[in-house]
Amino acid sequence: MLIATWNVNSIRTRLDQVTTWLESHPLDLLCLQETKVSDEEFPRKPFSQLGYHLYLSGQKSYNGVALVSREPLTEVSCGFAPVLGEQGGLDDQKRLITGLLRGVRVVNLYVPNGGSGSEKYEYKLHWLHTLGKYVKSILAEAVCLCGDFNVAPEDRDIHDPVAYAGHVMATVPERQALGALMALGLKDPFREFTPESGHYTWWDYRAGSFRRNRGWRIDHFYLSSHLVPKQCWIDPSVRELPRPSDHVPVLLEL
Amino acid sequence: MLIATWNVNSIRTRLDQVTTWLESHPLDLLCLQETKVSDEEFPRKPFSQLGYHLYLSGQKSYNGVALVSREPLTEVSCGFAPVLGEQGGLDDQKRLITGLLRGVRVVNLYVPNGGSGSEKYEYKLHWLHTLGKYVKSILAEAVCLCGDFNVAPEDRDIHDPVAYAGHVMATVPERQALGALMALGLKDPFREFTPESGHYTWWDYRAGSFRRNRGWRIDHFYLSSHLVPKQCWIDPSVRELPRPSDHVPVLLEL
DNA sequence: GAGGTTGCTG
DNA sequence: CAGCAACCTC
Repeated sequence: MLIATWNVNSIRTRLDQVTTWLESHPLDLLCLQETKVSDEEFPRKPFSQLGYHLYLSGQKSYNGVALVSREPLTEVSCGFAPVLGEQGGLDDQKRLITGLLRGVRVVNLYVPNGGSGSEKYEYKLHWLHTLGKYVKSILAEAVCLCGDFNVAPEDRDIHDPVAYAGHVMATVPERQALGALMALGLKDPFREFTPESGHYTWWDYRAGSFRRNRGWRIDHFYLSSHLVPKQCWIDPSVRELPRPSDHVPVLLEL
Repeated sequence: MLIATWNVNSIRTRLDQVTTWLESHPLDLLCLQETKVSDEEFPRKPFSQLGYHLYLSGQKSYNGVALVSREPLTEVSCGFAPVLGEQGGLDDQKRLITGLLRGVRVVNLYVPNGGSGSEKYEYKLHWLHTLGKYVKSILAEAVCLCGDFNVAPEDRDIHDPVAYAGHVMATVPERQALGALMALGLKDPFREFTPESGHYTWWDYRAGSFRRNRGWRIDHFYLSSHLVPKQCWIDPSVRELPRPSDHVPVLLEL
């Protein structure tokens, strides 16, 4: 089974790139983040024409997640509320969608960025702690968590860990929140195959970051112990296309 | 001598199209309208690299005219004031630039559109009447008036004159104002060679107007009797490029 | 730097 | 439908 996660930074702007990429990659499931579109405005046709089913949790301008699945998914839900109950407006931003595929509970996330302002940073930490409770509640099932976590878990996940020590996406509290998830028994399949640094999933649009490989690994898979990864890799090629997303896809074979 | 007029609807957005077109057309002078950029922000390099001199009268966001000349121009001036004196703020909008090329006084215009609101319509008529005084004052010289006049002089200059009878760009007062110019002794060289309808220079971006050739001929040359046109034609080909201007160039050989 | 928004002009 | 501006987010 082949699953990918990709923050596309607007599905409407990236539509041709995503469908072209999907045609050349035989995915069972594609998890999208930052679709930036309401469900009514989502471009459904190009995906249904490729034989995919769509499950959407979008809003206009910001955030938005989607599941693009070859087979129909079951038990699809959005946000924390279906598992944890109402969380004081935390689901107002569309950042979580989940569905069951062949017994695997796939949870597709867009973690708040948390930059520019302590309010947003606190919101991110609160969101990550709520995610911890959410995952704990579903761990009886086989869980595949994936998406844009906006956290580089370790120094080897940043091109220049010294310069960016303590920077948002690399602070101790963020890494601890992610560590608390791992402590529930989740593993990072990418690091089971690729221990060295230099592999990233996001490069700032500014200052020629991609050309100089000044990236961050902030898009991840996390698997519960029921699941055994066969392969996990990043596809940086799409970052070279004209008008790319700032993120590239990560693929997982189960 | 080969002269062209082209409303490019933003020189920054159309820069590659304009320079590419200029490379394949051996113009002596290119008259641009709706450059939509201040003189400081105008992309000068691409034109100087092609061996052209630039004379600019721009502003940010709206309007803006430019002369792009193979040879240096002399006696360049902007607006009505240098000829008529201050006209009560009529030169605040950058719509007129003129220069002398081999004894020909070329006047490059962007006439107000005049749509959506009687105030704007009145402004357009006032502007056209002021232009009449301006032309009258310079008619001792050989005059080549050109640009976006935002007026279809006759019914044969509209794809559907019945449906658009009395529409802005085809009202009697606008046509009379243009007629008053002609009465000073100016002639339309395009109509000396091409009497039939179906030749347009502008198509609305909306409703597939170009595909259906639902256009208007609103970009013109007008020549004083000193000047004899060898040829005058429209080049609609650039309207088929991706992200085209809504106007196409008109060319005049003298 | 590159997405998105609203509001304006054409 | 396609420019612009100003503003927001990442």
